[in-house]
Amino acid sequence: MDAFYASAEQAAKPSLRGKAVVVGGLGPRGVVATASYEARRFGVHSAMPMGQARRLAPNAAYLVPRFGLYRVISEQVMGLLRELSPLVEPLSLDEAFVDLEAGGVADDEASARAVGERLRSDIRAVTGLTGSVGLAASKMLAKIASEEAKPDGLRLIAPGTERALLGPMSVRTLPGVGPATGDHLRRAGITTVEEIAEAGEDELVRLLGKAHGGSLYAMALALDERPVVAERESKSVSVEDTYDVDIHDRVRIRGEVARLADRCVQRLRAAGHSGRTIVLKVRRFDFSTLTRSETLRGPTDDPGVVREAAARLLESVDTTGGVRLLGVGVSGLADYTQEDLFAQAQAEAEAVEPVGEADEGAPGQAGAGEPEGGSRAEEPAVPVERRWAAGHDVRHAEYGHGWVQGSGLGRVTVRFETPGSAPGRVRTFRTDDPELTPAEPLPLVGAGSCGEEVGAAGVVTGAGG
DNA sequence: TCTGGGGTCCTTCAACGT
DNA sequence: TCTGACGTTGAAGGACCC
Repeated sequence: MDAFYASAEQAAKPSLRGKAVVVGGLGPRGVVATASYEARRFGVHSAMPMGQARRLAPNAAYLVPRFGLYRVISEQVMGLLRELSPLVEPLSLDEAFVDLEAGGVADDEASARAVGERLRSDIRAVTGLTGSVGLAASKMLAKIASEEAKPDGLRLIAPGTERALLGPMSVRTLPGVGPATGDHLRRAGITTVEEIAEAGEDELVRLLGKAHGGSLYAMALALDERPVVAERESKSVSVEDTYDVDIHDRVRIRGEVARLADRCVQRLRAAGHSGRTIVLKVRRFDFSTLTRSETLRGPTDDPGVVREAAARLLESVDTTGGVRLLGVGVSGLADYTQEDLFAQAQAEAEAVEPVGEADEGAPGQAGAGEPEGGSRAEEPAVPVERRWAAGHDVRHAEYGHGWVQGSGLGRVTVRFETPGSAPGRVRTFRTDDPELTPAEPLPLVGAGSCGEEVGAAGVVTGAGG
């Protein structure tokens, strides 16, 4: 589902169909998560700083992501994929590999095509969005095929044609070749996939190391034996915040680290895990990033323990000059069980007092930080003053369902429309208008979304080999 | 003018045990 | 007791992906 977030927003908001839509962080340090195709025409693309996007496309609609909505759509699509095969490997909310052979639904070119086309129409019917399908004999090739299929298409790479297809492509086409590796290869005179194959494995390993060089060489020969793996175990859990303004105050930094540690533990517990290694991440004013980690005797999911470890790690970091980002993570994950929890609680109770004191910390977030309404939607965070995030759904007692077009200076502008309605009218209210309340997103379908340019896809299907 | 958040994997180096 | 070889683990950083 390419341009997934933007497409979902266009489907939800009739007035945005056919218009440039940019979804991402709206704070001063936000970046673009997804740009609609209309916005891409202005040169806006993902990972671009929001300020730059606004200069390129000043009239685009700028919206904050709504992961809750995207998750619902994603689940619908993944459900369709699981009807095809038990082997479905989600890569993200909007992309997955499917092993069609394991599902027994396709065994040759014609049947694979038929399955792909039916899938695309099912996605359209169920979600109202379009998806693209790439069909090939390996994950790498299926992914490349799906990129070529976008938007709203299907592409099959026939067995035997792979090398000829890949040869002239840029090395950047291959998975694992980003800006750094691309540069590295270019300096060695290698810019196409064919040139990787010609250089030979030894040369690649010399340039990039054993693992990277070896796998890249294989990919250049169109060899990719990686299986489609359903159910990947996660290996770490982390949270991080970038602050609108660098933080200098050491006390505030300690408070933020404690808060992040608590949030991280909440996630850890929600995932049913505990972990052994605590990692502190600090990005300084000059964008240099450093990490400090500490491995405990055994796994924990105790907020006090994680908070204290993170605080210890912070003591070894010089933050004069200011920090722009702080993060806390836990790796070395283990499943926790009820017994572990009890054992831990008991051990603590016996282990005397010391934990308590730190608890006082950080009720105040004294400064400028607090990016964009803590949007992450997990727990209803601390009750902040009423904030109307751009793009979020609202309900007005008199005018019904709508979404926030913008807010500021005590006013909030709302457009009243629903996925199935015609483009709606705009009205402005005071931000504390009691008639106005936040609302849940409405389902997109039932909304006969006709030819809007929605995102396409990356439903990538590998027919394992 | 800048550069998010949540992950994964790899490399290098140091410490430690056998 | 000292030394070297080797494997494992931990710490830190970098690249990459969506």
